[in-house]
Amino acid sequence: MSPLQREIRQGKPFRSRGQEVVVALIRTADLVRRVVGRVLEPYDITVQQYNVLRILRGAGEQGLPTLEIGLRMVEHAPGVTRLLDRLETKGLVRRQRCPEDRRQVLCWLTPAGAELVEKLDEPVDSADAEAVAMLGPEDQERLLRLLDAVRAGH
Amino acid sequence: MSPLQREIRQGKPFRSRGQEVVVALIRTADLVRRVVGRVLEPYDITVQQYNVLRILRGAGEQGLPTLEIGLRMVEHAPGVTRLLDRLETKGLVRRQRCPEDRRQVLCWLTPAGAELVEKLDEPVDSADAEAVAMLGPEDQERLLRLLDAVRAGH
DNA sequence: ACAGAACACTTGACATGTCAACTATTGATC
DNA sequence: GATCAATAGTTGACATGTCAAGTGTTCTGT
Repeated sequence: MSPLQREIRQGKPFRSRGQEVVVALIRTADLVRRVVGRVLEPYDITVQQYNVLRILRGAGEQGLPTLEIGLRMVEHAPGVTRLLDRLETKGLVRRQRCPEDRRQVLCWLTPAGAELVEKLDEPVDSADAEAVAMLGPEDQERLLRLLDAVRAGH
Repeated sequence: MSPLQREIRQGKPFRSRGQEVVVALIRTADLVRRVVGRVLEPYDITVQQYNVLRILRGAGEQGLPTLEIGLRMVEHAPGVTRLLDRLETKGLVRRQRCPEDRRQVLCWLTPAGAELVEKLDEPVDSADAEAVAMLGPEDQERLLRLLDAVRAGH
């Protein structure tokens, strides 16, 4: 019996290898997401919120329009709008309608947001490293290549 | 530049290999989840609801208590209760307080639920297979083992 | 047998993900 | 240069995920 089969207490074997891979992928990602999420808890931000902060740091001075943030997160516009609403309320993000194209809304980190994301670099790095530490460097490399291949096929 | 780095339009390289693996894992799982979810859309149930139906089919006649369903899904109790609420409303699941231990609530598929989950076997299998079809059988095996190892390390 | 801990949920509050519909701008065309 | 399509976002409705607190039930120890 496969480890995964035991995990989900299923008597029947998986109907196909593909099915088992898909279930393993989703369960593993959920697990890792929770591990990283726990690091952010004390700072009162969620994984998605941290993601936005990190993306905005990458954008720097010129800021980023709302939808561009969504693109980098594979997330739809409605979610991004509300994510930004909360970050703005917390004083971590600043928004302003773009003068050149008034349809767009540009977003930046506030100084507080920049400070927070800097402070989180080290703990998040550690959590990420720990989350996959049971794999050696070569296995991490292998896993990464396999995952890249799956995404490339879509 | 790594494929992932290009995907998320980040100029900076990842701060660590672990970070890149974690991001790849989460993004790949989200993608696969959406691919499978699209198959279920026409039947008006979500991936999580389908999951519950599949678990209940595995349980058969004797049914399953609510929390046991949650265990098999890695999900907390509150979510399971409400998931079951909706499935019951749709007439796919039946619930009844267990006479032996009145704290528990046992759950079964209704005939309609059983029929639906049977009908979904084939399309879901195909979607799962397609989702990882770009990997050959040996690579699927390799990916599966690496994911199992990550989960085992927690 | 009775008090208190442990258990199995349930409910409420809030963050997020998804879709559809709507608003405001901008661009494209005749 | 007025009209219509395309863009960029926002808003509403609903499914789900998380935590904390509340409700019955059962178990444990004395």
